[in-house]
Amino acid sequence: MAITVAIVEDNAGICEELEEIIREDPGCSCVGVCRNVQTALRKIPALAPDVIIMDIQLPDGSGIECTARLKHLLPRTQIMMFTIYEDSEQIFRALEAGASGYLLKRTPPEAMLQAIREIMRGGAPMTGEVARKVIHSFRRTPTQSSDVEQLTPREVEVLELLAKGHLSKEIADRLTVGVETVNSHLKHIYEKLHVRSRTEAVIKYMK
Amino acid sequence: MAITVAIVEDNAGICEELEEIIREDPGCSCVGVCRNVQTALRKIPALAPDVIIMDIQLPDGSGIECTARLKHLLPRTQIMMFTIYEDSEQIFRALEAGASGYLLKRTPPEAMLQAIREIMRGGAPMTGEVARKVIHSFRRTPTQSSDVEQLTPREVEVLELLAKGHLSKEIADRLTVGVETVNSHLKHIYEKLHVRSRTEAVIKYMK
DNA sequence: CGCGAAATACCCATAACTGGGGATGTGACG
DNA sequence: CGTCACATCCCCAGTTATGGGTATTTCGCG
Repeated sequence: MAITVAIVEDNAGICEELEEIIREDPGCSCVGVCRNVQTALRKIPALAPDVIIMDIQLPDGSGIECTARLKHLLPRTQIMMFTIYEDSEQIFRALEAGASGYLLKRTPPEAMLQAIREIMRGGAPMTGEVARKVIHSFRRTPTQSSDVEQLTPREVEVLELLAKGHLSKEIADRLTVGVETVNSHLKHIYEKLHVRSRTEAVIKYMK
Repeated sequence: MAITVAIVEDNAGICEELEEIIREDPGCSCVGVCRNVQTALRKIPALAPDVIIMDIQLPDGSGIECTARLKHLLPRTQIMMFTIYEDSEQIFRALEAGASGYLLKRTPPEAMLQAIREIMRGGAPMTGEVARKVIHSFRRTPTQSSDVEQLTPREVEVLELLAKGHLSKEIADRLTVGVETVNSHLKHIYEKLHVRSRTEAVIKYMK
C-alpha cells in the first residue's frame, strides 16, 4: 500500500515540484496540498496522511504552530519540516512541536523520497547541519559538572532528593538519618555550589 | 589530504574489518588501532586523528568515559560511536560526552566510509533508530502546559523569577510590589500546580 | 600512629516560607 | 448594576530553612 503524503507549502513552484516527485514514485501518493495554515488545519485531519511535508514560513502563520496542532490531532502521522530556516531556534521549536524530520530546501528534491521512506521506517531524516546542531545541544557544558562533581557521594544523594522536591525531613527519613544531618549536608552543598537556597541548588543541579 | 582515522574497539574481527575498509579507501587512512581505554588515552592524543571510531563496551572501561576525555584533549577530533547499545541512556550519555555520530554495529560496514565523510563535513551520522530517539527527546510533554497555562500572567511572572532562584523579597522588589503580594501569588501558584513548596513549583515549571 | 575528609548529630538565633484568614481596587462581561 | 477574576496588601501562627557553631565516629593515607 502506498504511503500517503500531504504538502503544506505556499510557494507554487516548490509545491508542484514536490507533488510531481511524489506522484512519480509508485510507493507514494500525494493526497493533499495546502497553501496556508488555515487550509491545512481544516483539510488534513480528514485526510489523515501517513506523512506531512511542512514549510515553516506560511502566509497566515507559522508551520511550527501548525505542526503542533496537527500532531495533536494525528499522533501517528509523521511530520517532516521542509524549510529554509536553519537556525537552532526554529529547529528545536519544530522538534518540540512534534516534527520527526527536518530537511533544508537546498536538499535535492530526489532526496525527499528517500526521506519519506526513512521517516516511515521510524527514522528521523535530517540535513547534516541540522543533525549536528541537534547533537550539539546535548553537549554538557563542562562548567556545571565541575561544581556538582566535587560533592561527596552522600551529598549528591541529598541533592537528588532535593531535586525531587522533598523537604529536609523527608530526605532524612529516606536516608534514615536525622534532620540535622541533612541540614549539615545542605550547608556543604550550598557552599560548594555557591548558592544560598535549596531552590537555587536544584536549579543548578538541573542545569 | 586523507582523513586520518583511529579505531577503539576490542573485538578483533570487527576491528580488522573496519581497518581494511578504511585502508581501501583512498580518501582515508587508518593511523591507529586500540583495543582498550587505557591504550586509547595514551596513544591517540599524540596521533590527533581527524576521526575516532569508538566502541562503548571495552574490557577496561566505558568508551563513553574515554570519549569525554579524548574530546577534551582533542576538541577538533570528531568522535563516532560504533556500538551495539541502542538504549536512550547510552546514546544521550555518549552525545553529552562529545560524540558527533552514533552508528549501531548492525550498520553495513560500507556505510562507515559514508559516515566518516559526513562527520567531517560537519554532519552527524546516525542510525535511523538513534536519530528518532534523539528527536523524540525534544518532544514537549503536553502535561506541563495544562498545569502551567492556567496561571495568570502575573503568576507566570512570579514563577519565572522563582525559577531563577530568587527569594520572595527579591521577586517583590523586581515587580515593585510588596512581599505579601508575592506570597499571595505563591499560594495560588501552589494550588494550581498542586505542589507544597517553591522548590516543587520550580521543578514542575522546568519539567 | 596521626591527620584529614566524610558522615553523622546537636544547639541556637535569625530569616524565610507556608497556609489560614480578610480586605481593597480595577476592569471585563453580561 | 452586579458579579467575577485578578492583583494588590495585611495579619498571624506555625513550620521550615539558613548559617554560625561544636562534636563524634569511621576510614583511608602517608
